[in-house]
Amino acid sequence: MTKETKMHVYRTHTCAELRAEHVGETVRVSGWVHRKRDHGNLLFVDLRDHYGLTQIVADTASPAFRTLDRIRVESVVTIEGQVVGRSAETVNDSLATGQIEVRAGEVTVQSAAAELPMPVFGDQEYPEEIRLKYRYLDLRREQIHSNILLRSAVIASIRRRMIDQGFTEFQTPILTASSPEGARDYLVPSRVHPGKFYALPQAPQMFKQLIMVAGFDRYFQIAPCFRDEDARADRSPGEFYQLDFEMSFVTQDDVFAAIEPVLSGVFEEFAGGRTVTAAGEYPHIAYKEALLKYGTDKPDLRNPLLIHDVGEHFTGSGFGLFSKIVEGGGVVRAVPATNTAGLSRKFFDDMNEWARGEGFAGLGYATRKGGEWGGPIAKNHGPDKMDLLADTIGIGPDDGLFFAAGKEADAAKLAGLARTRVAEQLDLIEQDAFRFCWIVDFPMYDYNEEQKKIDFSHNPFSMPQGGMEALESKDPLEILAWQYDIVCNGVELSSGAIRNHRPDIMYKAFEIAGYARDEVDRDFSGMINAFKFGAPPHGGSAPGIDRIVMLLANEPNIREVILFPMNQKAEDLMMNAPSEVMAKQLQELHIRVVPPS
RNA sequence: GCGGGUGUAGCUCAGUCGGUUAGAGCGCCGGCCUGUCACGCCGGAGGUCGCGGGUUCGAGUCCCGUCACUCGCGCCA
Repeated sequence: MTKETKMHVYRTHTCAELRAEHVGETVRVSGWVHRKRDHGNLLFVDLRDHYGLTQIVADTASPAFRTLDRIRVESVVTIEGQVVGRSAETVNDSLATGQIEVRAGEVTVQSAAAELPMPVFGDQEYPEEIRLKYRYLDLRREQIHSNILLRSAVIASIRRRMIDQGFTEFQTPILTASSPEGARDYLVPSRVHPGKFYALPQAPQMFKQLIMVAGFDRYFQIAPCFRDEDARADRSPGEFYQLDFEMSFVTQDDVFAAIEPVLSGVFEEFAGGRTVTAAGEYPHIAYKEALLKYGTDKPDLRNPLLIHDVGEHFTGSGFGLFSKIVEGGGVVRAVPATNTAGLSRKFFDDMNEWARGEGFAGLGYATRKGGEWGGPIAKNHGPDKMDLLADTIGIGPDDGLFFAAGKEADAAKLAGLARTRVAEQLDLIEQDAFRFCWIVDFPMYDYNEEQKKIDFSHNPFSMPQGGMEALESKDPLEILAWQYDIVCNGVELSSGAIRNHRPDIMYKAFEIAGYARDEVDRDFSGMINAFKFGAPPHGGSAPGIDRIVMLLANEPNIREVILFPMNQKAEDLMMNAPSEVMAKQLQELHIRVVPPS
């Protein structure tokens, strides 16, 4: 029996498989025409499939020559031919299959490509609108193809690690009830219940807590979540995925101890040599401290600069602007500008200009060279007091300072942005590292200025620190929650909490935020009822999968790690969603469209 | 909803102070080429300078409006 009769109709080898040891074999390979190099009477084709590239060569003696000569790139072909070794001068070391090439015999065109709306070969950028419309072409490109594979590998690794930690994966409903809290829901009309709607879950929050009530102890899910909110570079509109998990009979530290090995493990596995914070070594930073030292609750710990509160230095100072702000209840925050003695005044002025562009009143500064102060703030405040300030916060004789002054929230925010910008400009951000931390001790409540009332600051289902006693005795704005965020390199990966599993504490917590008992019973009946029949203390979190992959792939935009993302306006340009539907469908759903006026 | 940036060939971009027929690279079409691997060489097609209005003898360029894309704010318990 000849080899040909047994040969697979499409391929005997992938485009990444052939090596010098295959020389002399007759093979069949299939794939896309990646690139053609046409020498007139000699033609090279790079044939590409999921696995790699193989060079095909054909001359006028080959029956494949005319076909390959005419066909456009990205056409799909099957080529039968002989593996031949390349001469020493023509070996391509940058190709896994570069030792050989396939001398084309027969060629079969499986699918001829039309002229492309965009190139697959090369790394030229092209408009997102076209990339999304022709996503299947875009996904053939090397970078995004490997991003998607990375995503898949990351998810597989997460699953394995979670299961190894004793977690069990469950699926929760996609059609569920609308919740009055949180983001806007995606609604799905009910055919059998006119005027009633399902909602897609913003997160499986209540379900996972009910899974704990049901006694399953450790749950996780690679969970699709749906929120009808506007997009950001790191926030896909519509839908995203979370590693949703929940654990029973745990404290906050138990949750940290369970998830840190998973996160650090996954990051170490895919970091490609980049440094990763080790499990067990994640710094815990209190929310208040984060706002002071980093000017944000999402600090990037790769940035070595720390913000200092220096308001007290300016009470009764010669610098009237700052002393007035401090005496009026505001704050002054200082951002060191390390080793800037050699920089021109322009560097400082540009920063001030930038701050104004961001909508702030301005960013003050003091320059310092060999201990000598410069700039208007230093002049008014006086060198002795400036020296004292510098000694207190511990900066060197060639370190300048930026000042953000005003109401605490504004000054903290500006100082935080300035901290990032100064570090970027001075190239101080640690490269090739993933620095994790926990932000802990979030306030349970904050004051809603618009509605002039006390509101939940984050998750209403978090257990207040101190429990019922704290709710009954403390100023609500002083109460902390068992609530925590995981932050990596300034990216918020997730928030989580030890949940409030006690109906009495929950009623009280809602009462402080202005919700009556019957409102709680109505809006959260599923959960509050369940808690009346024996609920274990429990807690969890839900790191964002898309953002984890973004960090690992070093991509600034979330659409680079999603197979078929929607655009910023929540449209699927490839499938034309959302779209109008037939009148009959609307009738069945008892829906009438009222056009916007 | 609001603010910044961008908008010139299929794609990436250049286009000076407002001045003749708006250019380059890639891609496409045609021709030449037997060792390329971003192959090379020659030729060609391809433009409502996002759209509308204005200023001007004259607008890709200046002004106003508008649209699209994008980044951010609001929003995202």
